[in-house]
Amino acid sequence: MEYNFRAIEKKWQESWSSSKAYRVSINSQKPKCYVLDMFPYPSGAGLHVGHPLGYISSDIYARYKRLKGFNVLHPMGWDAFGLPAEQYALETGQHPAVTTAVNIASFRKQLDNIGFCFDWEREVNTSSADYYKWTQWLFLQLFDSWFDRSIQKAKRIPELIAIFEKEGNAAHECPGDRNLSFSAEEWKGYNEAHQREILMHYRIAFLAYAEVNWCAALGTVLANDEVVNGVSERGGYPVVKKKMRQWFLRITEYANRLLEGLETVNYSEAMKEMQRNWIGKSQGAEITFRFEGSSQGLRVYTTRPDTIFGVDFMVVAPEHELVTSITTAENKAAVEKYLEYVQSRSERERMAEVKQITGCFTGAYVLNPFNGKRIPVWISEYVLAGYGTGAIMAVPCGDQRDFGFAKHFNIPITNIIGDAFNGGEANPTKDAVLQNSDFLNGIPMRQAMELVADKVEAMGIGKKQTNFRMRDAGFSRQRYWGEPFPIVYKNGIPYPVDESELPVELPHVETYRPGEDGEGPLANITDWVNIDANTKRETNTMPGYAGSSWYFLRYADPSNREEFASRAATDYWNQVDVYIGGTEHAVGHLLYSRLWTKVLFDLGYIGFDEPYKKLINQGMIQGSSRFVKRLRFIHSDHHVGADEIEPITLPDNKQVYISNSYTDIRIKDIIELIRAQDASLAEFLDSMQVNNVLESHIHMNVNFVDGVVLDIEAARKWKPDFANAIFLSQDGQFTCKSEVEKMSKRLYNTVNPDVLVDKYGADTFRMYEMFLGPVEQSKPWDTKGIEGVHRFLKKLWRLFVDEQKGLIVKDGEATPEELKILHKTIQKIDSDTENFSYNTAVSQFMICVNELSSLKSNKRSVLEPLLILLTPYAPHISEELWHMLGNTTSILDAAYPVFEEKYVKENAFNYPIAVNGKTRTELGFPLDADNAVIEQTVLANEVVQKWIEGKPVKKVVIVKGRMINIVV
RNA sequence: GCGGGUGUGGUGAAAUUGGUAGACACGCCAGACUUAGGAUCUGGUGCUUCACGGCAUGGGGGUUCGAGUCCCUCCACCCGCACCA
Repeated sequence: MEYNFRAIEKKWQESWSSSKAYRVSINSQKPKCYVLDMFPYPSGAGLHVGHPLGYISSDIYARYKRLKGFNVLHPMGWDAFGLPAEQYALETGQHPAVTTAVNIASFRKQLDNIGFCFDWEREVNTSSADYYKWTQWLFLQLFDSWFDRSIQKAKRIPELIAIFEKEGNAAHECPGDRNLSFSAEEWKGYNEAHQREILMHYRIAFLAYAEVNWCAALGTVLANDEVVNGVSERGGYPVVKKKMRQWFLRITEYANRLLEGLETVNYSEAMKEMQRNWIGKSQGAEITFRFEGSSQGLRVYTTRPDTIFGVDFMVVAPEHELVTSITTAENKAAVEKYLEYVQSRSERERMAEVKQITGCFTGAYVLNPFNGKRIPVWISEYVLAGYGTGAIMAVPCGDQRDFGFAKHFNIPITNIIGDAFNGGEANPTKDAVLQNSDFLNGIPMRQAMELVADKVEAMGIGKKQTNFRMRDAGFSRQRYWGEPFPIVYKNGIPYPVDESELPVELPHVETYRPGEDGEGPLANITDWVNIDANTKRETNTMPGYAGSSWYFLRYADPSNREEFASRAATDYWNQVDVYIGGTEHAVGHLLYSRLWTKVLFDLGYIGFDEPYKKLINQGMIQGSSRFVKRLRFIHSDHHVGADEIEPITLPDNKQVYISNSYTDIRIKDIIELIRAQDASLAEFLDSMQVNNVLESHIHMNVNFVDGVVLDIEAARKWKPDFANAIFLSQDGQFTCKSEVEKMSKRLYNTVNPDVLVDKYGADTFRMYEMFLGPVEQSKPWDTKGIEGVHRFLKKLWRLFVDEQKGLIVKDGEATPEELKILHKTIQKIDSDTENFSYNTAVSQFMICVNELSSLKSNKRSVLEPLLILLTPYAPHISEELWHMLGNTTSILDAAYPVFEEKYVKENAFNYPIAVNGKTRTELGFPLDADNAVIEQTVLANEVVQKWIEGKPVKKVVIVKGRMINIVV
């Protein structure tokens, strides 16, 4: 009986499915463990071998935890709303729901092939009405909340209204408009529209105007990555910024908590750092400088208030609201010209060209509040309108950009740090002692920061201010394939749809074309939009990250029709213990789902405020591309190296490819090789007096290449270019060049897991993906190596089953040698699995099977525990052999073997003996041997004597159970 | 520029966390069985040297009896962010 993986895997997959082996519930006495994968967007391209890497890792962990006695939640679902489906709909007219369903079915089939232990009864699909009903409901909770800064917590809007009615907004600065101030009386005097407008400035989900990329030619709004160099990626049409009313999430209010929360979770340092950078917290002060001869002031933001006496000029963003009003008559023309220039530059250009210094003087001056010095006000594109106050105080001796600007425009530089400034470049130190700084002279800069900030506050010309780089999250998309907003406008005022009317279903449309003026396609369905004469629906839809921000909660209670998930279920399953996915979602998805979790926690819906306890980022599997070398022939009267060489077109447009194994082959020999296959072509080349060739490397589909050897017939069938081509092989083989690239359909280097599962089985495939290297690390795919893992499983099989004799497992007591191998393996597999070190675990399985094979060991007492260890990695073969051994219950719930030290304990050790750190020989000693005895024996040893060469022995280092070193 | 990470055979990678560098595989070489081998099994395989030996973990320096591992410094590559005040 041989290892028939196809039959075995099919049998057990069906058995597990019909016995509902992976169903879990919250009625369990076992401790829980929640193992989650980032759910996929079901694209039309299907899975390639890179995708399952994370899924296999989590599957192994989930199965391992189950064997260790945990109640394991391991679900899977679909992040099914998204642009590609809509794009496809635009092109083909097929409804996104239809194509999405087809894609999901094929993803599901591919996943099932690999034998994952997902509880499919918990499958979620963000595009189904059952699911997005709750996405909409959660949005309404965000809409009905505001962030109370005093306690750093979300609260309900009615509580805010009660406060306004009692005391106005004096104690609660408006996050949307900080200049807004009103008393209780004033509040009560406002009409409803005005009141709701004010509340909008407080809501966590709120409406505001923001710029979008509007492409008039396509009649649609584009995402940032659809805009390349200021024009649309498709078609290359011009794209302009256009202000539109859009939904936002006030994530900036949570900036501090998102930052602090990072201390409580187990993410990689790189990941935390990326999030910290994104949030971009900085501490400083806002200081107002009065304009000369005016009561008006210029508010700047600085992180270095200590450098206030080093300010030599001001720089204001070109878009700053004061620019036109402060510009003096004589500078007006220049400023206008500069503004025109800035307008002409795309955002990309402004970011790309860091070197070039541009700017323009406005003619205005402000006065330094401390010494009355006149400071010129400039505008320059290096100051961004969106950050801080859109204006900075420039300190050229301490900031390199300011320094460059001052030099470029010949602005005199004030030195406030003495010798620490060398005049040649700025010195951003915080540790110098201040000079030239009035009342700050002699004070270290670090101290002065606080001092100036305090003074500024006392003088009433500014305040300490913490800023964040992070912006509020845009939550509107002018698209069809997303969640509709549960919002209606009555006379232009937004109101939430009543909960009883949820879900607001995505209506069927005939066309996916955008609506007028950049509105989404929903705007075209007038009878859906217009509820009555004064009531209109919101026509935007939610972005891709809406559904994915909370899906991990829905898995806890996926079919609940009353709530997004019961509190009992979320309390039981609680936080995700291990979350596995790619780095590409490092900031976006992770920050948004952390935000939603915090809001839901504040509002009392769930009992924890961080969604993911531990995060593992799987590395990318890179493609290993294959190339065939194409030859094109050049006429004798062309010069090689000329700019444009026109290669000769061969009869029938024939192409010639040459094996990569030929190096330095002469043109004459090439023609002879061709003559052997196609005499007339060779004659043609002769007649054309060909004297040189151009080489180019063409991507070949990796599936037609075994290692580097091309299957020529497969290539011929694949593309017409190859069908009648001449392939010049060497020694019967045509070899390809290989190179590591991104795995992508376009590069013909994707490998479909289905093909490998069919050829080697799911168990082999699973183990091989893990064997490639550490989960977190990126590595190139190499199909060839899979055979080593397959051989291992066959070898394991032969420990149990003989081809002729059938089952050969014997009862009887295991030898100490066998037990030692087993327990070493238990120890290593247990700890490696717990630590996601799967590649070394697979090695240990191989070592174990190699050793048992050479011992010809096939005792049940050794093999049975080994099968249990193997179950998370190769569940099918383990279950099959487990049943062949006579077990009647599933191995999925077997008891995990327990490591026992006594079996692996050695009482002697073969010590490497080094002389001056270089290993020269080995000597065995009992572990409890006396150091003096060891020393004596070692020194007497012949080899050691030879290396000591009679020199005096200075020291003998003996490390028990490790090594011995003699110092001479 | 800033932040994070990685550099070890022909290839993917191990290394008990300061103790025999290259486990386990792929590939390659030799052999056995075989009508055949892209099946299976056995042995070999870092570089160098006829050999004794010498040299090897990106380069250089240091600490130590002992360094892939710790410290300093330089270099290369990957990822993220970026006129952020």
